[in-house]
Amino acid sequence: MGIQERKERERDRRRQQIMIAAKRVFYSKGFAKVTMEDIAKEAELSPGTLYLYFKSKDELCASLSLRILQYLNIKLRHVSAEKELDGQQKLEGLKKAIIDVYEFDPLILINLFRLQSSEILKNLSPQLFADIKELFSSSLSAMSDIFKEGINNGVIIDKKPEALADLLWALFSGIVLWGESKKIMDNNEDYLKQALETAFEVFLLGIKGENRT
Amino acid sequence: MGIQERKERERDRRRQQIMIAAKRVFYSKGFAKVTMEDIAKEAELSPGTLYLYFKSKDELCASLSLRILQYLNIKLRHVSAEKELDGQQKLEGLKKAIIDVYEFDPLILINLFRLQSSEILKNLSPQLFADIKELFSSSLSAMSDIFKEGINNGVIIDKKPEALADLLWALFSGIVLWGESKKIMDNNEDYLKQALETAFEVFLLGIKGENRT
Amino acid sequence: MGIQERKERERDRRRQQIMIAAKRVFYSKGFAKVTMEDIAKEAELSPGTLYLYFKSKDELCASLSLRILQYLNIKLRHVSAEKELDGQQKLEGLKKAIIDVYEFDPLILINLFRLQSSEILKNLSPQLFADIKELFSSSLSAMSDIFKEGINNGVIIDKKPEALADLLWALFSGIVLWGESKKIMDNNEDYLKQALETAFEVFLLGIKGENRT
Amino acid sequence: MGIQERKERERDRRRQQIMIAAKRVFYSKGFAKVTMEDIAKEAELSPGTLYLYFKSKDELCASLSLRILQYLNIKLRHVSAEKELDGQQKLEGLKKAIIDVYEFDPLILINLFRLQSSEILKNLSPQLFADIKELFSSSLSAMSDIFKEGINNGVIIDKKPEALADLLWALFSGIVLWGESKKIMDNNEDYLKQALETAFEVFLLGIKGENRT
DNA sequence: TATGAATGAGCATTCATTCAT
DNA sequence: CATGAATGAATGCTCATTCAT
Repeated sequence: MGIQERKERERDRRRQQIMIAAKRVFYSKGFAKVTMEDIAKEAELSPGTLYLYFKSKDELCASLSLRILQYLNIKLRHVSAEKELDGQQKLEGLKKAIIDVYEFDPLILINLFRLQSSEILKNLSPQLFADIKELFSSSLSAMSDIFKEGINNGVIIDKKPEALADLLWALFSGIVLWGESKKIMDNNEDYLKQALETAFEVFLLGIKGENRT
Repeated sequence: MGIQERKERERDRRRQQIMIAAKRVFYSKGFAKVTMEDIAKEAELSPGTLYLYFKSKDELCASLSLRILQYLNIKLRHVSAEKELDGQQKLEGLKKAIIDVYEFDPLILINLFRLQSSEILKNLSPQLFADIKELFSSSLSAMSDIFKEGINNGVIIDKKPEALADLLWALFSGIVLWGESKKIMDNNEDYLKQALETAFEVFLLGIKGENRT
Repeated sequence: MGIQERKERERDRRRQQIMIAAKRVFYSKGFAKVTMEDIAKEAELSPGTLYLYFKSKDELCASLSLRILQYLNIKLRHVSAEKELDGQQKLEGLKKAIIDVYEFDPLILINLFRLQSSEILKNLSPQLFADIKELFSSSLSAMSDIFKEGINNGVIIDKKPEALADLLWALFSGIVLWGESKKIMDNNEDYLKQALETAFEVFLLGIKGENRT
Repeated sequence: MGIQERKERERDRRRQQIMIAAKRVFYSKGFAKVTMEDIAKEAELSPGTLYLYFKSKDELCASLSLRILQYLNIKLRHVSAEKELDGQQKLEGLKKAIIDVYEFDPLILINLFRLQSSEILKNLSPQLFADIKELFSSSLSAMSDIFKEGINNGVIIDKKPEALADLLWALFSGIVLWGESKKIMDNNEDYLKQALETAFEVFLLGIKGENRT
């Protein structure tokens, strides 16, 4: 391992540390109220140091989203690439992957859903913006592939697979955000798990055309 | 009409004026960057006056959401109450109502979707919070009623109608927010209309069980 | 006096107050180290209030320069317009005007000399920049007029009067700034008065051509 | 050459390198915005290293001025010591020396002029402060000597030669700084060369008393 | 009721300087 | 000597909110 590479690795480790600290603070204070100083304190660093690793507060926050997108992407690519699974099983795998991602880090996922439709996105550094876009694109395309296979097998209806992927992602984000509402408005913490199940079930029924079992 | 009532009416008129001004500013500057002074200027009022009609900036913004929720609620109740329509037609009416609401005021709707899952909601005045909750509840229940009728008629699958209502709402918000992403990330302004169509189609297929046509 | 006008006057009074406070702080802490908070405290206002009257710190500081430029301009225009004086007397008046300006407020004058050649100038609001430019232009042109008259009378050498005006201004600023050096390097507080005298004397001799007395 | 001396020489070479890098950065970014990191990068050194050679940023900047002062001093001493020249010719030499210095490095000269009247000067290390003072003193005294000779020869008026030296220096700095103004305010890049000529001409006329040619 | 000047806590960001390696 | 990551104090500026008139 070259010295260059080691440094890069060390740098990445630091970035992770900071992001982990940031997450902790977000969990304890809520996204809106967190200051860079809070994060710095939690990370046992000085505010200035944060800026050695992230261009701005927005970039730091967006980087959290990037991480979960990476996780999502890996999961989806994995399902999509699995040779052993038939169409039906892949749809199951898709569902599992998505629920996995939610369980991996709900708060950050919510943050991602908020970020994806916000002005902030536009003002990120071109690099980070491109990375996020690429991961979205790649993840959606992994989903598309799964649907495409289903369509080819006649398991699911003959829709544009890209549209189905978009739809599933929208459904996922909608359920998760609406789950937040339920927590806030109805003090209902249990909504989400069941709702995701139902959502997938209906979604799958909806796309299965004649071939439902 | 008593003098009391007249005053109350006048007061409401003012509130409307302010909200309309606020909307204009939101459309021209984007939600994030609007200040109370911007709104005051647009409404040709002083900042202080805004606080005579709204407790805080958050309350003002939330009141915008309230308005669109009222609109949604009226539309849904109307569909639900329509005696002449059969189950299938009501589902159509439901779809139309929802698209109507989107077209009525997309930006405010997005704002509502953001608000519904945000910390802000908790910190509104109990009255406003209760109003919003009530309107959500009422709207969702109107949807439920439609689904219930469908279930009773055997048109749609035997799921809890409340769950289906939640699901539809989540789907709706997810699509709209993901549409925003498409605008930002792909410069795709046309996504939404088609996507809403597809979404409903799949949703309806999904809930129709054996009785699909 | 209309209500509009009264307000404008009140506003101006405030601006003056703030500038006066700023000057006091500059005198007590030196230009470099003054913060907006210092000025606010001295003016018994809050930092935010300062920004109601000045766009930025730079604009506040530049406004101080503007004031002394206005003073200079009035003095010079006055000398230039004085019908009773002959060429020789006007040159005397010019000298007096300039020394007057120095004595009116040395520190702010130094600030002006620093500002005039600094990057800051470029980044002021177009309005303020234009005002400063205009006052410089007007002042220099008043000097030019005096020299022109002298040239026409044959009192002084046939040089471009604009060049002579520039030269005098440069000489003035140079002497004042070098006077600051003397204070700092030689603890010599008395340099300036005598130096200005000598400077003018030599300058006048230099421009008088054959007609020296 | 002792080992001690060699080290000292090596050290000096480094300091030169850094100063040259600093100048480059100043030229490309403007004085105000340059950071120590900029300079370090340009010098291909680390920020820490800069502090091995210069006590502080201010000292580094002041050292640039020192360099140009040294250059000035050499030029002036040379003119002053030249046995072959008569009074008139030395005045010419003086003019040439000064223009030379300007052309050698305009930006750094401006920096010197700014430094000479600033608070920064006071806070330099006693050594550097003394060096700068000494060079000023020596340069001014070289000028004085030239004027003294002129006075003795009756070529120029019977003024204190020190006063004339101060005057010339002030004139020089004033012209250069006012030239900066012209650039900024009038986009006039050509002012300076002609202005320096005029300035010297008038100055020489002014000091030549009866003996003008 | 309406005003709008004043508030002042709050915050992201910078950068000269240090020090452990 | 050289490094460069880390520091953290410092500061300009914002803006929701208040309150005397």
